[in-house]
Amino acid sequence: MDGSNLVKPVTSFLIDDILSVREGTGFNVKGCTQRREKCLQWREDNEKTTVQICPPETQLRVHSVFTSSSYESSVTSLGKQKRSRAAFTHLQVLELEKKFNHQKYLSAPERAHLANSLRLTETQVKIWFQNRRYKTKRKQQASETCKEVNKAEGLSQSEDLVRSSLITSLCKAYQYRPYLWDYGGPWGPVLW
DNA sequence: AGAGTCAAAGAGGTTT
DNA sequence: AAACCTCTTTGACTCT
Repeated sequence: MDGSNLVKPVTSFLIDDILSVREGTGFNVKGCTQRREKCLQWREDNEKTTVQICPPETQLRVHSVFTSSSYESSVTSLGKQKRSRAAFTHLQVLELEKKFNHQKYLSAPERAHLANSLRLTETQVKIWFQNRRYKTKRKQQASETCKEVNKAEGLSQSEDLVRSSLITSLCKAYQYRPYLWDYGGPWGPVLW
């Protein structure tokens, strides 16, 4: 019984629809392909957020494009349901991260309040926190694994060759998940 | 084109 | 039984 079924703004997730709204609101993400530009945008948003989560002047841009209901799927030409994925705005992610920095878990009222202030559904907030917690956990596990690798490298050959190679291969398996190694970010110190 | 990212769904468990 | 959790998988999307 989360509140997601109470407020469900109907928003199209069709790419065409999304792009057409973006163009209309002057927020052309498609043109923002460079990470540098994204960072600038992020900083800009961050500054705007200091007083109010969603000032009226940003609501149009933020919410008309990305306000996502639990999710709406479009139907392909084959009549098959096509899953769509909401892309949260910088502002939304920023606020979610801020909240996560203070609390790893939200109570129902807190979740409802956050969802309402960010114009997201409670389900989206819940899922975001779930994913975020797991991401943090993986990061921590990876960092511990690295410590183990360093230790293992110091082991003598006769001691534990199997263990050492196991850990090494585990570490290699994570090489394509760069964020696992990004441990110096703002979320590092708040790990459990 | 292939790899990476991330929101969301699903499986299966725990708690109330 | 419902709500929530962790963990895994899926699928749309972006980047190189």
